[in-house]
Formats: sequence, structure tokens, C-alpha cells
Amino acid sequence: MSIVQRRTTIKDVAEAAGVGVATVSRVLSGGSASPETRERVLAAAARLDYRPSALGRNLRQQRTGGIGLLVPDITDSFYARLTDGVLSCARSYGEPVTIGVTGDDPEREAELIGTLIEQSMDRVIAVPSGDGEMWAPALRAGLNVVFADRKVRADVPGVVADDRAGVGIAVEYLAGLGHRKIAFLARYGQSQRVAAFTDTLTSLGVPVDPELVVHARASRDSAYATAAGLLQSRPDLTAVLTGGNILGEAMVLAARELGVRIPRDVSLIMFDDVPWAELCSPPLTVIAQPAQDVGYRAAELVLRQGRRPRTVTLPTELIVRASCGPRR
Amino acid sequence: MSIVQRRTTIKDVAEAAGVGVATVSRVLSGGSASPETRERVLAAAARLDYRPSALGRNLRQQRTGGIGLLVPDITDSFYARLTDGVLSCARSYGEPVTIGVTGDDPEREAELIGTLIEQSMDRVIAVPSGDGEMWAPALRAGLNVVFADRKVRADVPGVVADDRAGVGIAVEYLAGLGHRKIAFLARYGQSQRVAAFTDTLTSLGVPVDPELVVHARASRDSAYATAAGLLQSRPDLTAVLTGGNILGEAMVLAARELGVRIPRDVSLIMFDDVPWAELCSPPLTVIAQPAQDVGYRAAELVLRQGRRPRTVTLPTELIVRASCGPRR
DNA sequence: GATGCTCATGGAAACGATTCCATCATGGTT
DNA sequence: AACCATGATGGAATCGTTTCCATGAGCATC
Repeated sequence: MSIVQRRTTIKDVAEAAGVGVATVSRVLSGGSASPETRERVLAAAARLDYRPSALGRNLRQQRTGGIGLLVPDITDSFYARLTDGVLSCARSYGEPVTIGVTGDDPEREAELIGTLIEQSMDRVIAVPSGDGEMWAPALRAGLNVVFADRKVRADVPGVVADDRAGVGIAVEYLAGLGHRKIAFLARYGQSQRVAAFTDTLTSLGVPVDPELVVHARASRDSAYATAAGLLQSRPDLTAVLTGGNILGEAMVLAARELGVRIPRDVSLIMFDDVPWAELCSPPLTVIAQPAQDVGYRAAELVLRQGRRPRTVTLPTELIVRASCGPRR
Repeated sequence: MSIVQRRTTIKDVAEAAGVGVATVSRVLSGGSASPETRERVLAAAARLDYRPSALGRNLRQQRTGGIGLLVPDITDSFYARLTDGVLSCARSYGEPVTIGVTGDDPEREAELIGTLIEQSMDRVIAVPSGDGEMWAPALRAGLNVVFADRKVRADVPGVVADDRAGVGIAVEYLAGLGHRKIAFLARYGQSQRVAAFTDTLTSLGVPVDPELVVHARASRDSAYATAAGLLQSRPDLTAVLTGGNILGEAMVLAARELGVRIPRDVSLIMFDDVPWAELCSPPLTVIAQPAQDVGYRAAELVLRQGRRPRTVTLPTELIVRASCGPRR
């Protein structure tokens, strides 16, 4: 019962078919061979249930098939959906995906890059933390990298959601409801979204109050603390925009805890549409991002070689539910 | 700039240190060597930034390090947290994790097992779909498998939550509130939980109505359709237990759509505690499962070899919020 | 001084695939 | 009949590592 049988190798198939190993390899990888030989080899391979070893092939070809995927946090619905998109595309190419979570920590990210290089992974999709400087050696080593969700280096192709447009529409919507004191609860590293936020405010003639832009670290705890701190220190604000679903969750929780009613006391718009946004009380108005598509397109980009660095921007959409009201 | 430098190999290090490759290998993997040689080799390796190729090693050693992980759906918060647990444990061992989603489809699962075998993965954690028969060849091939969340084969060690106890406490709680017509909205394959459900009912002297146990497929669509169908066909029910968070989400949505008020019209308990359960209106009473721990323990089990098949059962907990009330 | 033991060391085989290259048969052309 | 082009085929090299085994040096013992 615990007798482990040796793996069937190409040599076994060659022997069974009465041909050389080179011929087997050619037949199986679509090279030229006479019809009868082809048939004999195929029959032998099927009979022995032969599966070529990816190890042998990869070593010879000097490249590991497969994709490395680095995300900050797999329990965050956004990255889970992004991952799902990557997996979905990779599956259609038959490529395995190796995943790592960085926790938004550049040091851990560098460590994971090292592991990927050891595995001879030559294709990586990453949501980079920090400024992406630790990618320089990997790029020099010929690694094929695509960034997802965040664009931090010009020399690496990327797939991002159009957060500039999303933030713009959301802020205009809030301003249209009469709000002037609008806060932005951001995660560190969301400079793009913050910039879009202040730009839109100034273009609408609303003065920018730097104290209304606050930053949290990636964890739920930090998000909650920052949200609560914002609500307490600035009771005059009337609307909040959060830079992600974890931050939105924290804001709803903090508001409830502090007796701040949504949308009566403050209006809330959350970046990223998640299934529970509709179940929330009140249902949350959100900026939807095509998380799955971001992952899928990134995988396409990294699998289809030979493109030069380019950035793909995917559309965002404001979905109005019930978490925003007129200025009180 | 686009000059790709060749990978530094053990041969380069050997040359730089003026020793043979065998010595380098020995030094780097902790074998015996004279102190001065050791130092020379270490210095050369550091200077050249040498990283041993996992490919070469794995081929020689006939085993791929790393863990394969097969889950039904990575966007399901439960499996995302389970995955996080696996990754967390694997990281402390420095092992990469290759992930695949089965969509709860045995065929796709079999396909993914094939991919893992091609990669010479010898350690796999899986949430099996179906009865796990497709694992037989893999087990014969010496694959080291651990099942998580579901136990379907006696010859494979597993880590599961104590759903029997969880369902028991939940049903007792509902019965204590006076409910007699309690429905169970399950996913196909949750026979364990269904059995616990009916067992508990009979032990409480509540007659079991087979029509009140309904099954949905794994998708959100199927979950919603089944939930809505249940509410419409059985307006006499007063409480519902759902077998997972996707099903709970669907039930809340369907109830809202059909004007069924929770907990006024029907009480609801959901299996699995998720962050949004607290944000929901009303906040949901749930059976919490240690999803992360399930993954972590499974990874421990698969990484620490040499244990004989055994099942680890982790505790569940009823968390009372506001989705249950007395029988109307 | 010869023998035996320990220890460091390096050459070479092995892992399983792909691929270069030489060989050989076949068939068509001169 | 001699020659060349074409195509199928298999042997052998190769990828980077680990590990077996032989070699040789150093040292102690008889």
C-alpha cells in the first residue's frame, strides 16, 4: 500500500514504443514524425499514463513556466478578486500560479522576490508596495514583471483601475450634494488617489484642507483607529471618501461606534464595490473597480510576451446606493 | 539595459572560490568542510549574489519543495482566510505555495491535480470537492495530501472545523427561542452539516421536515435562487441556518427582495463569521470558524512529515448578534 | 618506517526533459 | 547508375544541482 512507484519517464515511453527519446519528445511537443511512429508513441504514452516532468523541461529550457503573484493581503476582497482573475487567465494557458502575500511590507516583498528567483520564475504579477525599487535586480535578471493595481515604475507595464476618474466623479457627486468639507481616508501609498482628490476639489473651487486627508496602514486595526480619529478630531466634516474596502468597513464601524449616522451626519463613498456593500446599513455608494479584469489583463500581459512597457487603464464606475445625502 | 545576464551557477562560485562544485554544495547545505574553505566559499557566494536554482536541486532530489493548495473559490472569504493561514505557515518554512481554484468541480480538480503532479509537487493541501476519488492515483504516486475544511477520505489526514458542535449549538439556540420550522440552506457536499442539523433536531424532539433542507451549488447565483425559492415555497418557516457565508449573503439579499424582515419574520444564523456580518442590517448571528487556523494547521501537517493519517478538529463558536428573535 | 584511519576535497554520475547534429533510407533528377 | 535533396530518426550534449566514490594528505599507532 505504501509502495511508491517510480515516476514514468520519457525513457520508459521510448522503450515501450520502440523508439528513441528524442522521437518521443518531438511527437509530444508537436514536432515532425511519421504518422505510424506518432501513433505508436501516443499509444505508449497513454498506456503508461505518461506526464512529462515540468522539472526536467524547465531546467533544460532555462525557464519555469508558471506565474508568480504577489498581493498585499489575500483576505482583502479586492485582491482576492484580482487573484481570481489571474488564476482564471492562467488556467486557460495551463500555467500554475505561485502566490505570496507581502502585507504591504517592502522588506517582505523583497524576500518573496528572492524566493521567486530561486524558483526560476520568469513571470511575475505584483501589487507593489513602496516605490518598487527592490524590483531593480529582478528586472536586470530578465524577470518579466507586470504591476497590477498600482503603477510605481515607468519601466514596468501595469494594469490599473482609472482611480483618477473614479475619485473625480465621486467628489463631483458629493460636491453636487452641497458638501464642502470632504475627507479622504487613504492607505499609505495611495498618492495617485489623493492627488486626484485634491485636484478635483481645486478644479471645483473647493478649498483643500490638508487635515482632511488622513492615512492608515494596511491592517484593519490601523484602518479603524484612523477612521475613528478622523471622526473625532473633525466633527465638522460632512462627507468621507475611503480609498479601499477595508477602510470603508472601518469607517462604517467607527461611525456606528461613535454614534455618527450615515448618511444623515456624514455621507460616505467607498472605493471598491464588494458584495457586502449592498447588505450594509445603509447600502453603500461605491466606486466600482473591475478587480477581476485587472488580474485577468495583467496575466494576459505577462503571458503574451514581446510587448513593450505599457499601462492598461480599466474604467471605474460610481454606483449610487444610499450612503450619501445632502449636506446637513 | 536590456542585456540579460546569465544566472550565476554553482560552477561560477566554485571557480571564484577556487574549489570544486561538490565542495560549494556541501558548504551551502551545511555539510562538513574546513573552516577556511567554508569562509572562502561563503565569501564568493555572497560576492556573486549566488542563489541556488530550485530547479536543479528539485530535479536531482526528485521532489519539488513547495505546497500545492486547491480551494473551491478564492473570492469566498472563508477560503481566502484559509489560504492566508496556509501562506502564513508556509512562509515560516520558506516554502512557496502554488494555488488553484476548483470551482467545486471534481473534473477541474482532477485537472489541477494533474498539473501539480507535472510540477512534481509532493505536498498538497486541498478542499476536496465530491468524494475525493480522483485523489487515488495521486496518493498512489506518493503525494503527501492533507484535506482542509472537508473530510472525505479516511486515508488522508484532515483539518476541519467542528461543524457538528457548531450546528448543534445554533439549532439549540433557535429551538430555545421557540422555533420549530427551521430550514437549512446548504451547499452540495455539506452532508456533514446536514446530518448534524437533522440529528440535533431529532434529539430535541423537533420533527424533521425534509423539504426544509435545500441545496445550492457553489455560485452566488445558485445560492440566491435557492434562497429565494425556499422563502417563497415555504412561507411558514420561522428560522434559517445557512451552511456558509455566500449562502448567508444570498439569504439576506433574497429576504430583503421579498420583503421578509430579519429577525421579525425569520431568524437567521449563518455559518462562518465574516467582517461584514457585523455591518449587515441587522448584524448577523453566526457560527464562527477558525478559517485561518484550519489553513495553518493543515500546512503544518503537510510540512511536518512522518505523521500517520489523523483528523484535527478545531472548535467553532456561536456569536450572537441581532439576526435572531423569538418565534413570531 | 610501514600501515591504517580520518577527513577534506573534487571528479563524475544522476535526475528528466529538449535539441543539436549525424546518420540513414527514400525518392527524384541528371 | 550516380548524385542530391528531403525527411525521419536516435545518440549525445545540455541545463544546475546533489551525492557517490576515489584520491590524497595528515597523523597516530604498531
